[in-house]
Amino acid sequence: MTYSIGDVVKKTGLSAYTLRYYEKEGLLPFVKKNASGVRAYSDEDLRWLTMIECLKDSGLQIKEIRQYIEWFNEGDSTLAQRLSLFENRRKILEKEMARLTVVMNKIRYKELLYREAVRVGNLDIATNERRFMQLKKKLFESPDDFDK
Amino acid sequence: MTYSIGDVVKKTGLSAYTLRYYEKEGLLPFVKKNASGVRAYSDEDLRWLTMIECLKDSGLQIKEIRQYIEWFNEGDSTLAQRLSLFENRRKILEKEMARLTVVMNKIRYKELLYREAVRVGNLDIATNERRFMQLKKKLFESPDDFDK
DNA sequence: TCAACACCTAGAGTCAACTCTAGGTGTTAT
DNA sequence: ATAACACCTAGAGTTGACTCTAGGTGTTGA
Repeated sequence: MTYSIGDVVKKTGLSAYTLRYYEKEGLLPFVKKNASGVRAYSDEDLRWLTMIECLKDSGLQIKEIRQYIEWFNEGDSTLAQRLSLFENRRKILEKEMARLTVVMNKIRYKELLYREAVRVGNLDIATNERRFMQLKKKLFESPDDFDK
Repeated sequence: MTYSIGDVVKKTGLSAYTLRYYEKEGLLPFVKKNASGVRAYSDEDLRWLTMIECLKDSGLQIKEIRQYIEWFNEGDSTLAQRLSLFENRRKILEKEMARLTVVMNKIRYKELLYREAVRVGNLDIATNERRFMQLKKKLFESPDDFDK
């Protein structure tokens, strides 16, 4: 079973431009072409696209994904490199989630503050309400940095 | 108390290029310049930079940050727009954290799998071990999509 | 047979967010 | 008074990841 580029566009949601671009960048080294140069994607190629999507979602750049694919093709001699890629990624994702948690707190504070400001029709009044001053103190080391 | 651009570079970690770029893009509409054109940043400007950093961290583009600053300068008539910006951001951050949680699962699975593969010296053996097949089934709807 | 259609390549264009260059001004230490 | 230094502007260049254009090929239904 093989698929035309149009089929793969429908299956993946990627554009045909993007699929050709990925190939040019070495992300799909196995895609076959028929006698007249038309691509015929295999199920294996589709699985690679799923993996590429995951690696992209985890924040890898295209050249890093290409590196991973090259390692994969070199076989078991590159297991250690691939393990260390996933370890690093996991650590980076942990940091990213911690970062987002901090940002989320700040944005939630702003949302609450502005909800109150809309209610009373004035930002300064809301900002100076005791409960918002306490909330700010609780959430931030240096609360004055957060009044813009 | 005012600060030269060099002082602000040290305080914020942003480059002087970036600070001038932000100003050109309308993110720092209040920075004063002395008679010979040299920037003198105020504490107020530094607080804006803190806010800009937060908005950038939350994923806003520079033109969206400029919009926010413009709304701020228009005063209480734009409270509703600003509230809705923060609401949207909070929702986007929630989605982003959910997305990262899913990605994290996949990457952690890969890390475990490769740790085992390194231990036994062969990827296929690790992949076919009962405990990894079960783990894969538990983690993913379509486990075969995840063998690359 | 001929128009519509899906596909092809090479290479140019776009966008965001910087980052740097060239050429100049103003201030300060020796 | 001159060299070093920090600063200035306008505008060009960079990077990553696409996205599109121009010009062409191959297949298929009326």
